[in-house]
Amino acid sequence: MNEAPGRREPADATAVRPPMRDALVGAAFQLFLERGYEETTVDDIVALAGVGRRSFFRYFPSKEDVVFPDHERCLADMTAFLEEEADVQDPVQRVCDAARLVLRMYAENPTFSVQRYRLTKKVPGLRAYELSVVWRYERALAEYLRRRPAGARADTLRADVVAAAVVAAHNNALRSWLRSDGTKDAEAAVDQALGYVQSTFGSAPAEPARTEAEDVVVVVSRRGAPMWRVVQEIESAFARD
Amino acid sequence: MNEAPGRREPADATAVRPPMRDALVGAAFQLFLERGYEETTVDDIVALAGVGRRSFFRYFPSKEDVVFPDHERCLADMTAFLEEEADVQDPVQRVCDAARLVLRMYAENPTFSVQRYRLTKKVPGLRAYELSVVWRYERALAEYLRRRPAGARADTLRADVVAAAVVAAHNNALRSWLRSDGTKDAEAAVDQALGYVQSTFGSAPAEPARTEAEDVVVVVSRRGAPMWRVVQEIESAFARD
DNA sequence: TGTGGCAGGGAACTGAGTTCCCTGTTCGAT
DNA sequence: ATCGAACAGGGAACTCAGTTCCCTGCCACA
Repeated sequence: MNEAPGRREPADATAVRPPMRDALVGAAFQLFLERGYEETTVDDIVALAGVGRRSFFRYFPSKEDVVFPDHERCLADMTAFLEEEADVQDPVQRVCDAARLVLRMYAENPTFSVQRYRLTKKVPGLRAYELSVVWRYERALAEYLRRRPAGARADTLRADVVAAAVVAAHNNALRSWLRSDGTKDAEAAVDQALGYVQSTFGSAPAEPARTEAEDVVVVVSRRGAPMWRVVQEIESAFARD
Repeated sequence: MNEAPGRREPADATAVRPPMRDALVGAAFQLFLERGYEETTVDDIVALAGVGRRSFFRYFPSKEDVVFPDHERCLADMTAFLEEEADVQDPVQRVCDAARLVLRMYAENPTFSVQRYRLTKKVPGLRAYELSVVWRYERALAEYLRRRPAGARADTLRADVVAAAVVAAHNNALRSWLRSDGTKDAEAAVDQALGYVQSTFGSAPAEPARTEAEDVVVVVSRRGAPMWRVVQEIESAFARD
């Protein structure tokens, strides 16, 4: 099956990235698209890529992993982003920016992302895999928020809810962009979606209305809102500067 | 392994439920707990239950399903609850009540739920399965909210975010209850968690507001702030629901 | 007295993932 | 230069989940 045994790639420009990994991803997607995910076996993939079956599982712990080849790196980027020491005035803002990293990864490769989206929509196993990836993103955001108490209370509840809201908003925008086959503006969609979350949970206004009036604070409480919540809003509003 | 071949259960009080299914769940959990999930094969389970391997997959489409034997029924209950025609004044309230159905299922069988929690915490495959179940609950809630525009805007974004927030709050309370080995009050924990979500997104008060605060409006403005800016803040605050 | 479902059982197969071991290459220490 | 460790890759064989096909015995109903 090897068309030339003992071959070595002649030091291409992109030689730093393992070429075999990319070859496997390419072969896999070619077969997935023309034949379907479940109708393609790992043996088919390695045969097309011209490598051994064992090598596939060296690069990808499971068949599903070949569909999401860059999520692991993106997750590492996100945790690094959340751990770097920056003076953060609004943790919710920070978490929204972390979510934008994920969108950026998708937007880097629109056609690939759209193809993958079509696959994950059809195959339940891939959907489950994607859910577990999203869950890890959400956990990273929630852990960050637990370390940095946002409004006043530092409980885990608010952290979990905000993280879930950020992820849901991000995914809403992402899916809408994917459904448009990558034609719409992804950044704008996710900005609008995350703006909604920030206006709900953030301590700074989403659209800051950078007019000169920064010292206006308005708190409107819904009928019967508990008093601690009103106080919290006032405190966090004053804390904005 | 058959203690009496060809036996037929003598019409117990609980005979309506297929007895073989319960026997499989019992055998499975016995082995999972004493030996671990991944160290237990389906053949081990059917050998202990004294049935054929084929019968296992008749009742459970996969090995993972035996760990969550009642989620399918609970999901059906939830969709039925969301479809029944009741005059709903606050859809967020309704969705929170739907989430309480799930907690009730867990609370019906505390020891079983705690055992399962320990399993899912350890085994990544089970965690992934649970995520896909939770995702289906979340989708059911979001679809309901999309059909019933809550505040003013009927877009999908708010529906997705609220559904995610409800699920996150529910899971936060549920996990805290499970970590307490089922000793704490599950209902109280989930009430408090969902109350937070309702106070954020709902149109009706979460805790009926024993304070006298009806329509609390606090305006803090520095002397000389332009009036249009104050009005703008009030309008955007009102637009939040 | 068939006879047609139907619950259950069992053998055999596919395919994912793992284990064990082999081969060749590279690179560093002596 | 030579040896050897480390390592990338290959391949056979194994385990186990899940499926397919077909068999058996039982009950209901005509």
